Amino acid sequence: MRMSKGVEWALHTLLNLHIAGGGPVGNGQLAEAHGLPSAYLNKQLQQLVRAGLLTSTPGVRGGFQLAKAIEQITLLDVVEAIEGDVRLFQCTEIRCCGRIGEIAPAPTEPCPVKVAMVRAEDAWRQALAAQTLADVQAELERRPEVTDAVRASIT
Amino acid sequence: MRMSKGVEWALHTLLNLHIAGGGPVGNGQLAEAHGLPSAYLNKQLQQLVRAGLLTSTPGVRGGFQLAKAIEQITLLDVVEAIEGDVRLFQCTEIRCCGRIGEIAPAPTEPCPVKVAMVRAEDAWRQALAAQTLADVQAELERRPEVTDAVRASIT
DNA sequence: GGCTTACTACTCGGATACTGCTTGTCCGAGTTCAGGGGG
DNA sequence: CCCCCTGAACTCGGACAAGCAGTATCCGAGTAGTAAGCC
Repeated sequence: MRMSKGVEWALHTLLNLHIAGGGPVGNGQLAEAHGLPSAYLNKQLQQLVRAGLLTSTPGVRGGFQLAKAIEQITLLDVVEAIEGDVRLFQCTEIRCCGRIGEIAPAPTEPCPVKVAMVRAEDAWRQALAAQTLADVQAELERRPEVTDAVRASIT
Repeated sequence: MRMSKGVEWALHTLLNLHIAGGGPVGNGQLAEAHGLPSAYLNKQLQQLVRAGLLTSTPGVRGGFQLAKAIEQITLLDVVEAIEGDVRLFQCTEIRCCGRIGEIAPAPTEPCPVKVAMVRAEDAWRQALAAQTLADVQAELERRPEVTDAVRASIT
């Protein structure tokens, strides 16, 4: 149970796109900025395009650029764009199978085990939705040499 | 990114062991109660034994029994017992790789991206740790026919 | 009849195959830019 | 000198393999109960 590393790549790349400015940046530049395999990063960025976080422009001067301001992009948006449906615990209703399922009547209420697990997951999702990329960016700007390095290696 | 179904099995099985009473219950009975593959369920229960949530007694009248009261078993205990280290987001420090890593000086502060993701995960873990099996059991007991079915199929 | 002993059946425990998802790679469709030729 | 056309290079986009964790299964080690044999 671990998150795809594409989430980490997407988060850093989105921030880099904001730091670099508004113009479109090619996939190769974004990959080399962090030493990532460009073809696989491209695959992740396409999912961000489908999710509406990025826009892509083909052609020789094309590339990816942010579709929204980073203030409007939450961590949950990025995680869901990469991971798809983020349901950690998937209830298979085993309470209705086997001998217990044969004896007990069909339940009408939701499974208490599921309810408890979903409750915890909602806390996680809310914590993700409460943080935007702008919040992370604010932390990054406390070290200007890092943002300068981003601009130098991308622009 | 989805949780192993062993977590669901473990949660229901732990509750069943509590409902059935104190005596040891064999792996086969626990599996048939929910129609699960017994050999694989056994593998999961062994992990609960290693985590100190269950005790196992070999022999012809042996089986598994709870090592603690359900009031002292949190959902986090069960998840960690099955899943091992539950770190969804694993920071690989890509900020230090590639061109940016070559230009920018080695960072001393923790990665802001990591900090934000870990903050959300801590909310999840706290929500898991705040709920015990006794809480789930309290919800289950609102339908006595279910607990009766458990006793009938296990004992 | 009571005790000892060997046997059997049943349990857990770890070692061994199989499946699906994550990761990684490749090639094709489309677009923009540049350069050359013609008017 | 300006416009058009052809070519090429670069971009995204989706289709195609490799590696690994989760899933499932099997067989062996160990123990308690049982039954037979002996005292």
